[in-house]
Amino acid sequence: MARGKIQIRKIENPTNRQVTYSKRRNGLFKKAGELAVLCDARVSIVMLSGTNKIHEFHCPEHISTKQLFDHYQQTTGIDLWSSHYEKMQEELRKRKEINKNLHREIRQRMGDSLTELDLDELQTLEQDMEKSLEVIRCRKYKVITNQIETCRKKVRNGEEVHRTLLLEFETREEDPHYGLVDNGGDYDSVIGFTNEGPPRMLALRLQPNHHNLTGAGSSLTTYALL
Amino acid sequence: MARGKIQIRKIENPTNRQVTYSKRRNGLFKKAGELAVLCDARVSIVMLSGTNKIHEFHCPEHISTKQLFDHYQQTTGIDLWSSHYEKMQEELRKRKEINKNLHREIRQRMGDSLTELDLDELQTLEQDMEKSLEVIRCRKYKVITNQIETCRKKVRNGEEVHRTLLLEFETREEDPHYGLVDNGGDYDSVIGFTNEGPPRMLALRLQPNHHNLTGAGSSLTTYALL
DNA sequence: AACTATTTATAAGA
DNA sequence: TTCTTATAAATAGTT
Repeated sequence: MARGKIQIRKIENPTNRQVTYSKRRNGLFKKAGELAVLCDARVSIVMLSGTNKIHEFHCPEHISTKQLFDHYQQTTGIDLWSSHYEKMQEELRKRKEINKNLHREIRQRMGDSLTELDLDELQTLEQDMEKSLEVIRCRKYKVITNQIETCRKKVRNGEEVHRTLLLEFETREEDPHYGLVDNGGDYDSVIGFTNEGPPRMLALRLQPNHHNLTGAGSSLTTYALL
Repeated sequence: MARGKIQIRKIENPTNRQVTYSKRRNGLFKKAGELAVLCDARVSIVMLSGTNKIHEFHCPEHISTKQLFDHYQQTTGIDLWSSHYEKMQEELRKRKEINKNLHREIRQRMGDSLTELDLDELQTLEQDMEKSLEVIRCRKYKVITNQIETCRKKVRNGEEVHRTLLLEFETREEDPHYGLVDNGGDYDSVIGFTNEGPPRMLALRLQPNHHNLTGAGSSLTTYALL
């Protein structure tokens, strides 16, 4: 059909044959698809190449296999499909129905498709939404309150730690055993705090800010909390 | 593909569709036959027309549908039933998943299952709901407005009818041809009103309130609109 | 079902 | 396998 007419007989050259098989298969499937769409028909093609490879075409896609089988059953009178299949189809149908309804409900709750509602239904919907909104606001408020409370706790814990540290180091300064220099500037503490709940004891590394390394005086030493 | 390009979509004209089905079916079968010969392949086509007629093509000939299925299943090792079944299960699974998500969204919009949302999500949801609620209120307001407008029209129509009646009967009282007593107290009028739109003429039965049956004087007679 | 102007498929080559 | 292109084949609209 192009560049020269060919005789319809087996192509002897295997490569050629393979190429033609591939090309014409595509063409055939395309035509079949068009036919199915244009004429509202179902088409199933099963091909077995010379090298025993199977190629299939079905349109509409996944119905045809069943159709083929149904046809087979009609011809042979053998029921291959159990009622299982029918049950499944029924369930699928129901699912789709539910799905559709849910979609509609959501749409309405989002303010779409309102024209299908009458005044009473609109009224009910509005009240519903108001109630829900109230609940959502309460929840939001609670979450915010919780977060604020958590923050406060953290702050309190921080202050607590700070106070304890100050206290401890003031005590040490008064006690000659705890010379600041002895420790090599490295201090470990077991006072800590966690993100939530009551403070628990944790290893806490303190990094001194060396304000007064020059003397053993009583000036304040601060520690950054890492 | 001739005398004009066509869109690949269902041909609405049934006659046309049938003709095209026939033509293209022949074309398809011819192509399939050529392919089978040229490439030493097996081709089976089963078609189901929109009118549920079955057309089959098999090359080489003498391959029945049963043989096709047997061969198909042997070659692919696929049980057509279970593959179909699995596809269906997959679809069902997806449906359920979508369903679940829709359910959750609705629940949240109804104020349930809020604990799974963080503050940002709550905030978004709240704003969403407020917007939707506004839309719903607008719609409700519009419906109410429409109903009020309709009521007003009805009232106006009623008043119009009333005035017209009064006018007419005052005219008749002045005209001796229309003695009130002559009519036996039963009056039919062709002046009426409808529920909406401009007043149209309708048969309207009037029941006189007998204020002044004793005399033929000029005092006012009222009529209840039934 | 036949006709035919066009569109589409494709054989051969790259 | 994919692209190109000259040509064969299919076919949409019409008769």
